Amino acid sequence: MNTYHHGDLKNALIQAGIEILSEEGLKGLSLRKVARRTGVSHAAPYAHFADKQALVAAISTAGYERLYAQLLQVEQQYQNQPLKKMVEVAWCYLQFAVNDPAHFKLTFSGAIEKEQDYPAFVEISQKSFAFVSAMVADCQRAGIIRPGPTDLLAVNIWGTIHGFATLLLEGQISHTVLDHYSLRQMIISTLNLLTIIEIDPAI
Amino acid sequence: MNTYHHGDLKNALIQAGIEILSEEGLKGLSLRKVARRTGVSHAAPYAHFADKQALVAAISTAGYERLYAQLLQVEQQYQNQPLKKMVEVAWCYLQFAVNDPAHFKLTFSGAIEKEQDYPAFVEISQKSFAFVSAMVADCQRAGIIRPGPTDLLAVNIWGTIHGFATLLLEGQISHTVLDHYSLRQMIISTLNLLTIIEIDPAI
DNA sequence: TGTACATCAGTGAACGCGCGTTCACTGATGTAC
DNA sequence: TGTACATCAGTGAACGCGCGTTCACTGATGTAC
Repeated sequence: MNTYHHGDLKNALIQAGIEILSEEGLKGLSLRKVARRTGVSHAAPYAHFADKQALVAAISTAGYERLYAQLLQVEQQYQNQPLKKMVEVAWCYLQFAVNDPAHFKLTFSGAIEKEQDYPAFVEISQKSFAFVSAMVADCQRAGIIRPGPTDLLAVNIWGTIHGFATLLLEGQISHTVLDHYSLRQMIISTLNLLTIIEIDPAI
Repeated sequence: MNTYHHGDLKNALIQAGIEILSEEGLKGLSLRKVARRTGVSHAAPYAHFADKQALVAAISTAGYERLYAQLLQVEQQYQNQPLKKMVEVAWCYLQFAVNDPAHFKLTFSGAIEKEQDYPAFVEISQKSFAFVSAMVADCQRAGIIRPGPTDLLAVNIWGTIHGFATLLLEGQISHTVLDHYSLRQMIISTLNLLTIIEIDPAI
């Protein structure tokens, strides 16, 4: 085994970055550390990323893509059950936030400064929004969500779920609330605000 | 004029920190820069803050307090108009996010690692949650928001507004949506999801 | 009112550190012949 | 099948930088007498 020609250094670096993020947070993320963890010299990443910002963008994009893959799975699994689909989509989102807070924050908290420089990120973010829009349209058609401009409603609904997830991560939800309700109950309660019909808590 | 005995260095440092935050973001915030901007030696801050983290906590707390002061004003101004009150509270929150994104993010994005070390932060954050809870209770009493556990609903509603604000800051709201609706329209649309009655768009 | 003194906010030199980035290089690989 | 060679991923030394934090110090202030 030699150190030359790693094979898939680019992805290995992204993975290492995700790991560092989850162990030490954004502040602990550096190119040198990522290289060290991958077992490669500190200059090696420059063969694959123009600069630190590019690595960060790649990590963000990877986060989005991981979530999107799960959404597609949910989409397939609950094809004709729009309400169930919405609940599970929200649940996936929340799971991502809870299981890997630092990666979630990096992905959705605008660590990328010049979005337009990272077309892969823009693309996956647009695809995700389109997914949510389609989901909302489904729910409207099924009479689960009130009529109205779908794009605006999609923003509202995504925002609602996103807001709950970030408040949770930031420890802004009081213990009195956290102690009385499960995450699942809370996310369903949140979604309940948005639906015309009441969601079965045991869904 | 001499440089000794500044008078109110502590607050001046916090202000300088807020300014740096708004000009350069969290990455640009350092103790040395804060001192430089205040016209004081780089060791001076240590007379007022134990370490960098303590300054960051103070800046977060200041952000919360500024917002809370505005909420109290809204509270007073619209005492017997719970719906109007809710709209304006949401609007204040959004204004803070839009006018000073970096400060908003620092305040609400968990930059503080050990909350319990900063009781002033914990206190203002609990007071804010209590404020929102009271507001929700008002709306429930007035038949504007559906009945149910107030604390849980308060979390949902705060989350909803927070989510919209952060998605906006992070550039995750697509241009097709941004181009068609004003911020005011969007926040009202968001709140509309939560109310029993329809909100007058011109409120 | 004048003076000695304790207090403590602010100074400036110094420390060690990890970082991002550059650069001339090396050595493994696969391809053309 | 064997060999020359172009390619390019990865190396390691070096750069300059700003940072957080410590420390012995200084000088302005207000208070006790």
